[in-house]
Amino acid sequence: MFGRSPIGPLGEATLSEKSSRSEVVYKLLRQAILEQALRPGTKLSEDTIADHFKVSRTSVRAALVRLNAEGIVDLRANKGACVAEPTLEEARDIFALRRMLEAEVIRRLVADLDAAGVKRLQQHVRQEETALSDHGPLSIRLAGEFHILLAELTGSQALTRFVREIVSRCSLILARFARLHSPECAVDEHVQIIRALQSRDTATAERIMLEHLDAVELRAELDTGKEEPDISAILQRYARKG
Amino acid sequence: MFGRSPIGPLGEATLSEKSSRSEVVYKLLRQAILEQALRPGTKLSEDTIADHFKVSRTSVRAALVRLNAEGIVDLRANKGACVAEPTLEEARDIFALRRMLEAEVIRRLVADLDAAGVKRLQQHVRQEETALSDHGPLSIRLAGEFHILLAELTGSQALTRFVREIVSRCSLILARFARLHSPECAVDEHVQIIRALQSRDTATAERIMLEHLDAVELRAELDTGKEEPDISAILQRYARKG
DNA sequence: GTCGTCAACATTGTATACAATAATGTTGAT
DNA sequence: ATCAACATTATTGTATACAATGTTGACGAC
Repeated sequence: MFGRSPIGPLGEATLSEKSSRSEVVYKLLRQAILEQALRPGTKLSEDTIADHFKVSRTSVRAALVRLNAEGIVDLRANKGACVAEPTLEEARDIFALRRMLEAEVIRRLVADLDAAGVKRLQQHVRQEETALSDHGPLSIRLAGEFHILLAELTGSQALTRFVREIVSRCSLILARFARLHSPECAVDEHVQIIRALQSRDTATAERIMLEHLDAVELRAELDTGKEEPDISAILQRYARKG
Repeated sequence: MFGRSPIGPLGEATLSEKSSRSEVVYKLLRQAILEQALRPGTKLSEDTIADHFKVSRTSVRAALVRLNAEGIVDLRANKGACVAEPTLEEARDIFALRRMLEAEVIRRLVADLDAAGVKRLQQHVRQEETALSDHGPLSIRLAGEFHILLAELTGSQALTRFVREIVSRCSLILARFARLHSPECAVDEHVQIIRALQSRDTATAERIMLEHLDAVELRAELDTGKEEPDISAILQRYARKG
């Protein structure tokens, strides 16, 4: 049916260069999750996704396997996939590790960052400011990508990889626990970070980054009561009572 | 053909509990790579693997996608998979990050580690000593798993995940660059680490771990000349000259 | 002899078909 | 009416078939 046009019905995402179908599905699902369009716990039925994107389940499955490896999709045998639901315990664990990783990023950048890097950061922040007026999902994604850009500027692929993964998982945590769907990071805090980096003052830069991350974590931590009803957990509570 | 017995021809790996075929292929491939039976650069043809394990290419592909996500398999579009070949630059990058992660592990363990944890570590080292006499691939794997066990004992899933990944990639690096195929870590250094942890002296414990990692890295670093001939890299060097 | 072209082959990417498992609904006995 | 056992349905896991791309080697032009 689609033999003639390798990447036909997927449309938009195929403009820049040809990617495989599974690649496109992967990117779109990932974006949807990180922009909180698909919330934690949402069932990801292979058929539904395949129909929606007009591809075969094969491609969808490949995408789900990748997302599972990144920790943003849960995959239970014979029971399908769903958007991961980090627990509060996992959340604290992940935030602790994130502080360590991003502190390292800052330390490296204070030593290394050049003018070109600063320019890229400032450019990114300008994008964030523009997107902010939309109150759309874009600003959520850009906020996370600021931190990834910082990691990239260290020149360490490995560090970037880990920061990317942990930022993704933090997005999930916020999606699950935070009250507001607004961007996770205040843009002006990003501006402060850039200034601190330019000052070459490691202690200050690190402190500002950690305060920034605390602020992000606080938004989740404050709000644990709001966690959406989980049938089995609730029933188990009642079972213990009766 | 295999309709009757869900996990028939794979045999050995299915004893403990039923896993999906792709899961089994994933585990076996991963083990083969980490035990250096499949060396960096080895082509991983889907057909070959499928035939060898008596499963369909579908299951093999799923396994390869996972391994690729972990960074131990390279996957180039339309050109198949091969065991990743970390460059020397990547190697240094990865070792730097590993030092940071494992230093964190040590700091946490000095604070937290209990008697049960010590016992598990000692038990593991005993396994390592036993395996050492075989001079087989097992000792290589166990050496890496000591570091993973350390991470697990911190109780941090996220940290464990990252340590597991980075230890895997270090195994690949050693497989590519180190002269000897013997275990990457000296067992007595592991014993020293345990002792240092018991002493609750953060500075000493951290120093010993870092020295240990330096020793591991040195084994790779010393030996960069031995890198097997890579046509394109060589030609590129000559292209710059001419 | 070297380079370019094209056809035959091999391998990967995707779709579809089938098998196996879990979820759901129905029936009948108590 | 309740519950268990069975039949039915839906969904995932795997295999196979086909399409698309990459590779190899033969042939001919220069």
